[in-house]
Amino acid sequence: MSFERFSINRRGVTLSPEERLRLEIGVSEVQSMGAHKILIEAGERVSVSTMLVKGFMARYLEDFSGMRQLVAVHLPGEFVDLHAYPMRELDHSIATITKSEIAIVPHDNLTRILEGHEALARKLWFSTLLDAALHRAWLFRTGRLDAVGRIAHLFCEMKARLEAAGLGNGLTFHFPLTQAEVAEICGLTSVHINRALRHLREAGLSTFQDSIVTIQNLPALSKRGQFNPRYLYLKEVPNVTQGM
Amino acid sequence: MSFERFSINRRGVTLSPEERLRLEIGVSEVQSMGAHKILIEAGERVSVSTMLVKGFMARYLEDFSGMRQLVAVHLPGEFVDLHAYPMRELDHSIATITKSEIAIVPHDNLTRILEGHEALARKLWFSTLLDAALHRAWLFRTGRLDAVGRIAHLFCEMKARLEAAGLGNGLTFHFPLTQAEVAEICGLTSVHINRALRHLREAGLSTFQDSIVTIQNLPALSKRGQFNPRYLYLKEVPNVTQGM
DNA sequence: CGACACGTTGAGATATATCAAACGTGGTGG
DNA sequence: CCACCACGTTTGATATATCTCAACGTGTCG
Repeated sequence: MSFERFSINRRGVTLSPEERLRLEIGVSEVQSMGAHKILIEAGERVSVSTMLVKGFMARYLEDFSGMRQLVAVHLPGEFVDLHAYPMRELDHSIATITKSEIAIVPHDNLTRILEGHEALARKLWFSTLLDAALHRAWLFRTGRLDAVGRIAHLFCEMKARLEAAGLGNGLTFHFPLTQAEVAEICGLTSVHINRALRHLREAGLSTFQDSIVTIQNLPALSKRGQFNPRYLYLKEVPNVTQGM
Repeated sequence: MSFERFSINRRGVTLSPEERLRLEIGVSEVQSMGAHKILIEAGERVSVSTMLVKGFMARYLEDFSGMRQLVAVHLPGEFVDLHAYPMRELDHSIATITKSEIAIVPHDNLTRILEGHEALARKLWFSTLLDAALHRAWLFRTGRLDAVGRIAHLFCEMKARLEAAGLGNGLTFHFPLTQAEVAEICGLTSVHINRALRHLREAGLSTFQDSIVTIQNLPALSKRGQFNPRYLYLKEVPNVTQGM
């Protein structure tokens, strides 16, 4: 049940029903968490990993004054910190964004599950590498795009990922972050995010109101954010800026 | 010989001599490359991975106009694209910075080498996760630091990594990047990098001349770049801003 | 009703980009 | 040997993007 969504729905990498079952038996318990609760603090030693069943979670680094830079946002069906299994200790913190439900997978169970199952192990490896690919795209976003472009890029990514996770809803999707949290993703202030959002709205590209993103002009948004979905390793390519 | 440097010299993760030997036999050939040569273009399907033996290499994403955002810089002794093994296809490009020497490891060999050697496989997994941790630190750098801070952070990272790789030289190290390439790391223009370097120089924190970085005041530089070496997963903690 | 979290707007300060020019240096061909 | 070029660095002037601070609006919830 908790792993029904987890499938690494990606190019060349799909879990077989047996493999999903095998992971399923690694779950020790399912927990609920309120919104904005910290699950793991940077530097903590951990012996379990977390599958996100319901809700949104984020991973982040803090500067000396406690300001956060988000480095990942996770949707239902994603392993939030599978990398903690080989790493044992995390360089960043993890918190919920919304009320969430998580499935706990102790590392001892993982070791048992993966013994002699190289193919499954390699798929889990792949899934942590997807996170790294996301990090790279985020680096591109903050390094090479202006404020409007960063938001456009983020919205395109979220649309594509939600769709790939089977949570898609066409050109409208639930995105339960505050503007301040979007700012923590984009490396900008919330005030500036607000203005950039207005720009996107007035340009007719997309809106973001009441936790709902509406994409009005996907090709234009995709172009504005220089969005190339390659890094998502999707089976079918979603957006439109292909040949550019 | 080509793997004598490769050791994942990190907390909790060290290769045994047998494991290093095992990797060694996976090498099919060693090649030389000139400076500024492209090894792999984004989107390419690959069937080998690359160990950097000598020189500096970089991984990068390109925007629609061909401007680069570097997402990683690699030193001798590092696996540049081990992640290509599970991913098969890369979302970014790879190029040399300086003249380099690389050892080629075909993925078929890796599969053979790792069969039944879960511990070694897990160590290789770890080494790709280290790259992801680096990505996160770079996200923090471009997302939360100003120009001077980004350079300070970069210099601190390079000092620590070179030291960990046994290439350290106290407070001075060879850093064969142009200011334009530092700009491609930091998400800034080369002109602005130049001015920020002058700032660091005039503040007595560090200099960067003739491809040589000299750190004059490590605690201050570390603080200016809000550098916390945790993400490097070093055995001993190098820099000074610990308690901050 | 008041407190609070979030979104919005304005004015002014600051950081960074852009464009253009000049400078040094090492290499190269005449 | 010199003239010249390619490349990277440095500087100046100006434009633009983003931040900061402060105020106000709006809805929610106790």
